[in-house]
Amino acid sequence: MVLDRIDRAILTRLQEHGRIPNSELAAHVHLSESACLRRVKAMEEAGIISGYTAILDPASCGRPESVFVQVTLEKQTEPYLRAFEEALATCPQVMECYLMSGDSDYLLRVVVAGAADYEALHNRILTRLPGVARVHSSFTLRTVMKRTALPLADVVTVGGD
Amino acid sequence: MVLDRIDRAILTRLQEHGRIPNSELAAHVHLSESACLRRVKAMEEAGIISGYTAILDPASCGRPESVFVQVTLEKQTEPYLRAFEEALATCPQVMECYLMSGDSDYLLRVVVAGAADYEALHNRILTRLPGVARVHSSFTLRTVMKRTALPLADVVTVGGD
DNA sequence: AATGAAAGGAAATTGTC
DNA sequence: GACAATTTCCTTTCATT
Repeated sequence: MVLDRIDRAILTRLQEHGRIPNSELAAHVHLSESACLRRVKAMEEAGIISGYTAILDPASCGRPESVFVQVTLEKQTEPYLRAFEEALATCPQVMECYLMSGDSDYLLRVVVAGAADYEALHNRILTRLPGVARVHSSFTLRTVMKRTALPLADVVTVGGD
Repeated sequence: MVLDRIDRAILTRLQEHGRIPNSELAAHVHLSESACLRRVKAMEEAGIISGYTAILDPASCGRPESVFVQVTLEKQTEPYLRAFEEALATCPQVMECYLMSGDSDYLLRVVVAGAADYEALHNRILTRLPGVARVHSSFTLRTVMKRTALPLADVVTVGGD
């Protein structure tokens, strides 16, 4: 699927205001409502737009602190990785998890209420996940910036088409 | 502001489906449309809901790779921190930035098209940001998990009230 | 203080050109 | 891609608890 300038304008607007009415979005990109809606639907079906979400304030939700956790597994074989990843999925405090090159196997960002809350998570959950050999924590002092909008400036072609 | 069970149900639903019509949302939490809309508006005004966004597929947007970047500044004084943070805000590839305790000053997640794209970002932008002494990159091999929904299970009271 | 019902206008969605 | 018609939804008002 190829994205033109109007598609990018639609995506940009939906990234900054996900609940904008289609009528407003259409006016913003100088298109009729039906044409605009068709483009949005097409990008949803192509998986370019994978969903919509409300952005909540972490502090208001009782989890103002982010902690980065580096996890090393006992072994890096497929079954070990899979067991760890499946267990991790059930832990709602884990917001992101990446398989890393270099020193440790995984990098996680977890959200917690504070140091005591993190200690509990560390002792009761993280260190007991299957195959975990070592857990190293890095505390954030402040969230300087957190963006939800991916840059779209130079996107032209996407997906399998 | 105090959140009851219905508020949490509304937030949970809006986190998993940010563009749900108010009529559907109201039915889902067993409330009239007007009562439901009032609650949503109240949580928006209280800053509990800080916005709505479309979630785009990074690969479809031409930036499938995430790189974590640890940045050390020459000095950790206020003017140095502020200058760095302000310059960083103009760089759309930077999706997250945290001030960290421990070894390095900042941890960033940047999205790039691939290794060559990262090299360009590293050489032309990151190392030239004001006050930067050292830049250390950690490449992700795979995004195992990325959640947008904060856990709400035990939230009771929030905000300044 | 918060809810629900009703009514009007606005928006989404479908079909046709 | 636009236009028009139908269905659905949003939003306000007001009575109710």
